[in-house]
Amino acid sequence: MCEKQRHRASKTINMVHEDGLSLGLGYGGEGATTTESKLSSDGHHQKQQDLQFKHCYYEPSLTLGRPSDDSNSVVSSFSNGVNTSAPAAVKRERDDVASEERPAVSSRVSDEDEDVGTGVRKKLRLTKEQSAMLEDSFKEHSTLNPKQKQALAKQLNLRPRQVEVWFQNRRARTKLKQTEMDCEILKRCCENLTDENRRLQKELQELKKIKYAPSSTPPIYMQFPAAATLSVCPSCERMISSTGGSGDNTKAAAPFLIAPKPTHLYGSFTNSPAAC
DNA sequence: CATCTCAGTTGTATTACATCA
DNA sequence: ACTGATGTAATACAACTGAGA
Repeated sequence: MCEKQRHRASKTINMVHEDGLSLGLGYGGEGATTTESKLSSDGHHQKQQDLQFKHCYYEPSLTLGRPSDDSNSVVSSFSNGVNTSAPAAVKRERDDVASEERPAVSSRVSDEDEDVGTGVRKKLRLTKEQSAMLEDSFKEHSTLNPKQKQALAKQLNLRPRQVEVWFQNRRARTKLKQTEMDCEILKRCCENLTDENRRLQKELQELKKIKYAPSSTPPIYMQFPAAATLSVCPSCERMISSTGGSGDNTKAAAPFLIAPKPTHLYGSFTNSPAAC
């Protein structure tokens, strides 16, 4: 959103790389979520394990402590044990199951019991590199076919589901941004139209004054240079020429006709402007 | 029926800011 | 007045859910 927040986000991502040995230990480090987020806990942990066995759940290698220098080797994935109904979980991992050979599930670390009993789901942050590559890919195509998804997931060392979710959220953000822009444009447009309307109303009042002014008060016409040759059409209230004789009221009233009435809005009127 | 996308929601991490000792 | 700890609101975002195509 704002620059400040963007800064915050980037700072957050940086922490993933810079936190070093402390990564993933305890609360507070983004690294914890990045390197250890897959360490779900408590009852959910068991649930997750069941899931993994059931679907040969893919768990790329993971070690506790200092992450590899290669940020892409830091697996930004975790298993969400909360709010995970079985059908959803099955669906969620469908693409993984369908197309990937999974290594044995054995990479859980020793302190996986860290939040046993808390039921908290850990927050994942993609690494800067992963985000950048996803962004690049999104620029090329905002949706992915299964093959692309698989390839990207493999490349980024993420689960296909994560790639899928990232694209979903990314599309949503894009749409939201576009909507905000559209809204802003419409808002400005509305303001302009309101101003214009106000101005035209004022002008109309002035013209009505002219029309209904007694003929014995010629000075009022002097306020409008072309007024002496103009009159107001009673049906459409447009200015028409009384002397030019051309019949082209638009041209004749040009000095006063700032914004021609949209004919489509008046189409149902018996006295259309064209009738003048 | 399986799969995908989307809109809406949830939960966590992070930051800025205010308050207090 | 300055400083560090603490609480809180706001925000970003990954992940989930359910509906509809």
